[in-house]
Amino acid sequence: MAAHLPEERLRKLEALRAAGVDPYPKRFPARGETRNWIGPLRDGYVEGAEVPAVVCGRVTAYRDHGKSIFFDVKDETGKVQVYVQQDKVGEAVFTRIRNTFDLNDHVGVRGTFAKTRRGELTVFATGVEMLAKSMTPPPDKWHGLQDKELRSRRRHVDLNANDEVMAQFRMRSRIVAEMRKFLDQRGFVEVETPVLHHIAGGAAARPFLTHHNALDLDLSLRIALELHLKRLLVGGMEKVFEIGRVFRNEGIDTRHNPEFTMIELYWAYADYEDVMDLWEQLLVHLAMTARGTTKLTWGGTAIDLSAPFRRVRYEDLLKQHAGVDLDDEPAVRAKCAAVGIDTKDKSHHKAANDLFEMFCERTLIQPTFVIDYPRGITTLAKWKDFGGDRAERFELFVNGLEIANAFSEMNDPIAQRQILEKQVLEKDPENPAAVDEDFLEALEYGMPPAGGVGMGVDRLVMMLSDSDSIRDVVLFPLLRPHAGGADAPQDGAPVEKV
RNA sequence: GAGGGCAUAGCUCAGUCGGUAGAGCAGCUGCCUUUUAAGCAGCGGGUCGUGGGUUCGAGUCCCGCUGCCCUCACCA
Repeated sequence: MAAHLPEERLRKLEALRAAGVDPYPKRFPARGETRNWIGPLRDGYVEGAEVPAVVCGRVTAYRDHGKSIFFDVKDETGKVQVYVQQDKVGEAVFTRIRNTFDLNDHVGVRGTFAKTRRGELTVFATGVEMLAKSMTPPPDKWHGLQDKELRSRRRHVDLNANDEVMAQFRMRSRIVAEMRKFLDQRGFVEVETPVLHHIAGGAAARPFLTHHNALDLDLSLRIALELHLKRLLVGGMEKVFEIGRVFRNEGIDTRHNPEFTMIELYWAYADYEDVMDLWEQLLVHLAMTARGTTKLTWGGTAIDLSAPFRRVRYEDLLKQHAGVDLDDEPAVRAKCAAVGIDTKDKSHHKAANDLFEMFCERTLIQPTFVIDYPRGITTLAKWKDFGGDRAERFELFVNGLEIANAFSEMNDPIAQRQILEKQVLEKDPENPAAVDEDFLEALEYGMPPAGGVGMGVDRLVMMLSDSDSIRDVVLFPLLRPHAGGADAPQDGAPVEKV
């Protein structure tokens, strides 16, 4: 049971208990007593002052000087040195600290906050107590935790050992909070829609499958938020958004985690140009609040997020970088053949989009709205001109990466049904998947004209925090279980089919 | 899915031409009442990811497996 724990720590744990000290007491400081957070305490220091202080946190360094001990205590706001002198705390407490305290323990300290002779802000302790005994030593105090696999697997250690990791995830939290604030101020209502879907629609990714036992019902985890949110437009919510996790059963790399966070927003009686303006303002706001500037660096490339962003038509980019006319199908196919793209089973527009991905995306370094996508690769957007070959759609690219995707939403129920039914037939003619009848029925009831947008929050955070891997902005990215680890499959453990 | 790389003490890393395992930090013992990568003296700590193979001898060479990283593929 505890066989894997270091002997010295178990010994110290028992020593505390033998001395009548609970190594895991309930609260600190006592109810009614005020705790000082370390950051604010330091910031409030007045030169020459000696003030009472009560701090608690994790022991991150320990320097034993015989009849005195220095140790560092770190809470979420900062770190401070504690100085314990035997004649100030008494021999019993002093010896207990010496014999039973380790790096990583949580401790509580009461004392006087002042400076040492060397000028270090210090709590001169009058009392020190154990708040939670740690059974595990911290990683190397100088190098921290470097191993990338361990940093993802044991994020709790990473957060403690690497301050920049903590700052990174606090920034993520801030970005999402500012997103909510920005949209709330503009009258958008945040909602929560189901994660368990009968048919995973709204995107073309492979879903995760699961099962409801009591209803004996196969379900999918959602791959997008889109269809439920549009049903809310039908229901009369005119400005609505959701920030939520979606799940796609596909490959994992530096830009993809199987579960990731999307924001989708729908705005009745607006179109994709309104959404473009809104999103531009949102991104500027997020850059300013998260970084204090719109001039960023991402992967060594300078990115200027100041508005207005460049707006360019899809077909113009295709002409410029691939040298083909989007409407000239033979030319599109010939170009594909020339660069080794097999177009046998591909539609005209899918083939064109392969060219777009190959030649155009990489050129879109500064924030760029690519507008007016080919109809054939766009199923949920309105026609630019009814029945025509362009959709009212934009995607936002930064540094060659797709950040957001938006439409003037298709609200013609008959046209939408035709497009979806054709799509499922093309995907698997033998076994066409069902279309989402609940969604189509809602459209039939009447959806107002609307603009909508979806954005990957993780990629946004990558951009704003200069991260080159999604694993650096997701607290616990999916990893395989490793042998002997806590996350390894246990023999005989019940396995839920997911 | 394909190709390449990595895996040595709790952590960060050395390990030569194949010759029987090293350092720093962390830990333990002792000394030290203003140190701060504290210092000084001493001590303990390893299934070298895993399973085979070659060899008198493998951390080192070869093959399989596992995990991670990178590139590509997949990805409305």
